[in-house]
Amino acid sequence: MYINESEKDDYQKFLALEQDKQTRIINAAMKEFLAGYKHATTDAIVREAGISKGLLFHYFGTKEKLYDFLIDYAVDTVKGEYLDLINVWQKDIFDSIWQMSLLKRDVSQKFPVIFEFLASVYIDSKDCPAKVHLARFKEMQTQRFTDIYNHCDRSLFRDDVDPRKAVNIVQWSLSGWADTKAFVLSPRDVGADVAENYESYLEEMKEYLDIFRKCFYK
Amino acid sequence: MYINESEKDDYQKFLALEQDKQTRIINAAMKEFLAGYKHATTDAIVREAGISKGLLFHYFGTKEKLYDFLIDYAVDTVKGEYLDLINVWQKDIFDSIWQMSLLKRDVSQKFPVIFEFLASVYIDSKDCPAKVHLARFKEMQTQRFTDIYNHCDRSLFRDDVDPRKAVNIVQWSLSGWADTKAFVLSPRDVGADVAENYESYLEEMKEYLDIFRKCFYK
DNA sequence: ACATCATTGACTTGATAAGTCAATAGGGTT
DNA sequence: AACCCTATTGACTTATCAAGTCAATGATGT
Repeated sequence: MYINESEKDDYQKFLALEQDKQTRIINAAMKEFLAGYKHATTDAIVREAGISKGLLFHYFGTKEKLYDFLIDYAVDTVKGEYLDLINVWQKDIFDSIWQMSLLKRDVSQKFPVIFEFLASVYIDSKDCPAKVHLARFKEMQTQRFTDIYNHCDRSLFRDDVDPRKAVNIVQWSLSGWADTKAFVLSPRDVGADVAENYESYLEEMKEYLDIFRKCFYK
Repeated sequence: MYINESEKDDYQKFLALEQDKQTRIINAAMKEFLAGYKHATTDAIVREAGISKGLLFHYFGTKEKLYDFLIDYAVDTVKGEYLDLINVWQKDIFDSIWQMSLLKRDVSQKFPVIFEFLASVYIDSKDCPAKVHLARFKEMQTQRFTDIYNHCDRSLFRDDVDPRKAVNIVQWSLSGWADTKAFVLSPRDVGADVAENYESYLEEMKEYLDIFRKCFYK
């Protein structure tokens, strides 16, 4: 009898699974929940993840608990593998942005829709305990951006350009560019040319950053 | 007996309605179909539009026909009031982009989610006759961009910046910026001060375009 | 008072989707 | 082989949901 199991321990069974299966389930669930809690169906999740329905409920009990777990998991992951690793003390803000892009790409490699998932949770009307964490996490995220902006050397910018706007442009461009590349890289890419694609990917990204430095700096 | 009524004539009853009611129904339906054909419910549409369920089916027969009608309507509207009005012969590409934004604003004023709706249709797996029109329309849209790029004076750009990359940056930035604004404007739109918001929206956009001209041109 | 058309919303009916559970598969131990 | 124990299955139940209907009501003109 395990009557004293805490909520968190409920997921130990799941977390003890082999990494690959775990990730498959998490990614399938995140993808499906993108449409919002209500519209997502557990049938679609198990189909996508390649497991039986019974197993999903064996691990998570209810759809609601699964959603709750997912939010916590995504917050922890993005915090631990992205936000916490950002170095906010760099002088050249383009170095910071470059570093953030690399980190983001690393996280997205494992969880392709994790950032979109968190955004969708933020909009979704469904309430659940994990949403409190999400709110604190969002604060932390904007704080990071503020820190980077405050600590960087804004005197490097041309005097006739608002650095805040310039930074926005850079961030929008990089995410817009990443979206177009997402088609090429993300799905089931296996083989030697991944690394090759990867290099050209970084190369092109660097070219864009060069333009930004050339145009926005003195 | 009206056995010889053509498909299109089925909608004459609807198109004879007072403009305001028509628009309310169209906007409600577009908004709901954003989530995809399957996920949208006619109950939500009639609730949002403030009409009875019977009436919706009186005008459109089935959910499928409504969707089909909507796509055609949206394509025709965006084509007639946006694509066809773009002047592709301007020298300064930033003038073209500015003009496109103005046109887009005018269309969005009447149909707040029409562009998002068309994008969602493009992704949606649902097949229907109107999708053929949509495909041709998409081609036309990208053709417009190509035309603008080919006809503009690329010699205005700094020599050390690839105009193609610069244009990409501008487009990514504008859509990234529109996304952040959509978040602020959209949740429960159709408010009275949409027009007012839109003016400050354009004002800010002008500032960004100024930056682009300053930084990317000689 | 009557005819005609617009509009309603409770109702029907089939589909859908969360959650269950008895049955099976697999893998280790004796 | 016989056993145990856990992982896993997927057909099934049941309540809710959502497309489409229709008899009734309202509105308008004659």
